[in-house]
Amino acid sequence: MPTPVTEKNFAGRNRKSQSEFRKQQLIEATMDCIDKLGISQTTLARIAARAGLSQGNLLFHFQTKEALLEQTLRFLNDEYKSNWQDALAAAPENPGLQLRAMIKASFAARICNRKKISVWMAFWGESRSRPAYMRVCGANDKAFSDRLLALCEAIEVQTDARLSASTAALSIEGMIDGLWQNFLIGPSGFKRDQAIRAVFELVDAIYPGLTDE
Amino acid sequence: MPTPVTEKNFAGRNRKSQSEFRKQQLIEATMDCIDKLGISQTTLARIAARAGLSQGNLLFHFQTKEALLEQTLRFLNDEYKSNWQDALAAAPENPGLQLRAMIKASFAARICNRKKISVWMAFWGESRSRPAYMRVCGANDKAFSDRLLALCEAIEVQTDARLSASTAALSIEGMIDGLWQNFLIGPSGFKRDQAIRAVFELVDAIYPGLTDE
Amino acid sequence: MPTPVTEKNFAGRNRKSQSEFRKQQLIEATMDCIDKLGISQTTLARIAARAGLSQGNLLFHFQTKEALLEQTLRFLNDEYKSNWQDALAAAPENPGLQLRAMIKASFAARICNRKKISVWMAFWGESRSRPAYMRVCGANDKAFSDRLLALCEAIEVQTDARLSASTAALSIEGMIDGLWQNFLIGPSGFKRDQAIRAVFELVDAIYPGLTDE
Amino acid sequence: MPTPVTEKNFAGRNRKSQSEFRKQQLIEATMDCIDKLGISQTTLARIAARAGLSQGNLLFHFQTKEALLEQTLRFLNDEYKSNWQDALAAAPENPGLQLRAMIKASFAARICNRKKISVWMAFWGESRSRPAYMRVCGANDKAFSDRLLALCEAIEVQTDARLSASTAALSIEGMIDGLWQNFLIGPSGFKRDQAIRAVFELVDAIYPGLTDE
DNA sequence: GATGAATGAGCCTTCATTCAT
DNA sequence: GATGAATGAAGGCTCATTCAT
Repeated sequence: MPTPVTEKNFAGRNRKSQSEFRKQQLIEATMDCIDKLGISQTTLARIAARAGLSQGNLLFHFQTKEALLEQTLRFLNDEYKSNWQDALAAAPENPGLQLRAMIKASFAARICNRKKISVWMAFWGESRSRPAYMRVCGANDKAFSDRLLALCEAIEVQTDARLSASTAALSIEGMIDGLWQNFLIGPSGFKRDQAIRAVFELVDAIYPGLTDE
Repeated sequence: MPTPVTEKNFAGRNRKSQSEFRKQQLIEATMDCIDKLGISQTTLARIAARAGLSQGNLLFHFQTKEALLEQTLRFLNDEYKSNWQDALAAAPENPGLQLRAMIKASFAARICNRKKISVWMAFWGESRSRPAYMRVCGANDKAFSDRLLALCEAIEVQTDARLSASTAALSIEGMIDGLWQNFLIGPSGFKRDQAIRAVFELVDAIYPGLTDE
Repeated sequence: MPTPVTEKNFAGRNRKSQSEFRKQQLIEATMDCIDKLGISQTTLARIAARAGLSQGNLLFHFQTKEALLEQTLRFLNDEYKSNWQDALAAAPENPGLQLRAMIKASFAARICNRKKISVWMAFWGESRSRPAYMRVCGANDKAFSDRLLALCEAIEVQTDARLSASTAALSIEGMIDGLWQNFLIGPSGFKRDQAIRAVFELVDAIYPGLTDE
Repeated sequence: MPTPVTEKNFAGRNRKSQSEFRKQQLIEATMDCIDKLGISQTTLARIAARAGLSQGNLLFHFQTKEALLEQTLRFLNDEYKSNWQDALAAAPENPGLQLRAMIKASFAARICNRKKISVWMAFWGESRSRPAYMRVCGANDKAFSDRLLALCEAIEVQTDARLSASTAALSIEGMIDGLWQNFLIGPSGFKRDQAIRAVFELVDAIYPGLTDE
């Protein structure tokens, strides 16, 4: 009689996925609030209101406000990380192409948009005084930087480089970050491609022979 | 014996300057708090305690908390602005040297240190949701960017450039920002010179003939 | 056995009525405070203490202090209004008897007692500078005055009047108000009947033939 | 050598009168504030601002806020009292004429105007909870009522009265108060004469033969 | 799971009062 | 007499959290 078991399992999975769905929905609402109000004005009441459920229930899913914020940050982080890692995995084994893949991935619409950037900056702003945030943000950032550096080093030995690998990596990453910030201010639209082309231009200047490879 | 007059004048100046001194002292305390606690945990009570006077008196000098924060941001801004503008004024009329002066100034100990950077980032984090901050931060940033771009354009016509002026400016500014952020994490110490050298390296790569001029 | 349904309904009604009960209880506490301390000394802390619950909860039911005060005034107003309107509705269609019914109702124990009068006066005292109060107080007053005037006009055409309807109405209403004020000072007790008799005496003087009708 | 003495006296008188002038000016500012803001929003800061001097100096003249309010009320009271008493003193010894003089005086522009009435009501509103106010207001009121009653009694024995003296006095005083209140709401203008005529009409109705006397 | 009611700590702000100059 | 600076006690309000239903 497998039915009850299956049903139970199914019910169990269902419940679990329902709970996951709720959590995701609440994280989304949290990001909306942070985007529009800033972290200091983001209250449980407002998050609950935006998500359309009661404040009491909100704390049933996330035991504390801090937990909710941390999981929101963690979600952002995972999304960001898997974005460039997936791009790398999909790219050929060539360091130059991988570098370009990372750059291109950095401007993917899913992670590089007004709302997400706004939330990132809000967390960054608080990270200095909240070790838990710093840990997440920092680790993420470091993984990205390290990989960028490793690629630059790999490229350096293959081609004529006009910059040391470390400086090259710093300038590329800095430029990406700077362009991200511009997304908050300037008009939206087709800037994404433009941004990618600009960073590619820098890469070409640093590694003149890269494209010809 | 003009003593009474002088004394009177002095007293007059004293009154006013005393008030100014208090305000500066309070702005300093505010920055301390933001640095250590983040904006969301920075309360008037804590600022007053740090400055060593009553909360009531704090609001006698700054009518509202928001006003205090805004003036703190404005102070940071003025300091930052005058720093690079003074450096530019002191530099020769040569665009290349001026570009280097701006870069060097960006890492001056007075503005580029753990505390100040931490406060800047805290404000940036809130700026999305507080137009008043955005206005100050944005205007400041834009003046710097515009000047950098103008210098790159001036250099471009004089020497062989490996990058368009706009991309060059973006990468230089991005790299400066990226290095600033590093100040928050790594150990302090002699990184300042190192940072300047790294950006100079980028400039040299972009404008190969610049140094020989 | 419809018990569950009934119970559910009851529970439903219970929730809502419990909230209503709380609100009423809080309005009562507010009136107590205003009576004893005056509006300017009536604080949320004191109201909450008197009602026996926390200040936070007080503002959960009434979003703001002003809202609480306004609803208190509105309650007073509704009570006052329904008092004389019910009395009128219960009276025969005869203008003379209706006039007497209004007068009598004005001194009903439910609305004409030390506490309620004290609260009324407190609101009146603030009404000049708070348009919201003025609107409620004024509207109420006007409805009463208009009705009084209408009755005097109706009586005027039926009997010999020694005063124009408007003056009659003004003097009757003025006398009622004056007697109300006396309730704040003199000893309580049997003054209510005395007051009614005094106003009736005025009515008789103005409309000599009225009683004989 | 009378000069120094005189001068001293003069200086003394001057100082004193200057001080009196200041006090009067401050009382005036207080009434302005109460009129426009209500008692609960009337703060020393606002009074001082309106009077054009510093808050510190304000408390030099009146040691405490309560003292200032009480003296303001006392001023109002004295003005009111002397107004009807002077009118009585100027009137012939005839009770009927004296009654009319009192009524007429009640609507004198100096005491019966929007601002003054507004301030009176504000004090009345607070009087229940502030014995000091009650004492002043009550005493004043009582003197007026008593005199009115005495005149009614005097008239009663001279002429045919349609009302007992006490009821007559209550209705007359009530009508005056009611008309005062109307000054707060209705348009200003020539209502003063109209009000006097209306009360006279009531008097004529109560004491038919009075005018012919 | 879900909700509304309840709590208490803390926040920004106001304000009467004091005091040195 | 006059002023600005300073203080401390409330005051109204917000908010994360708890809890009974």
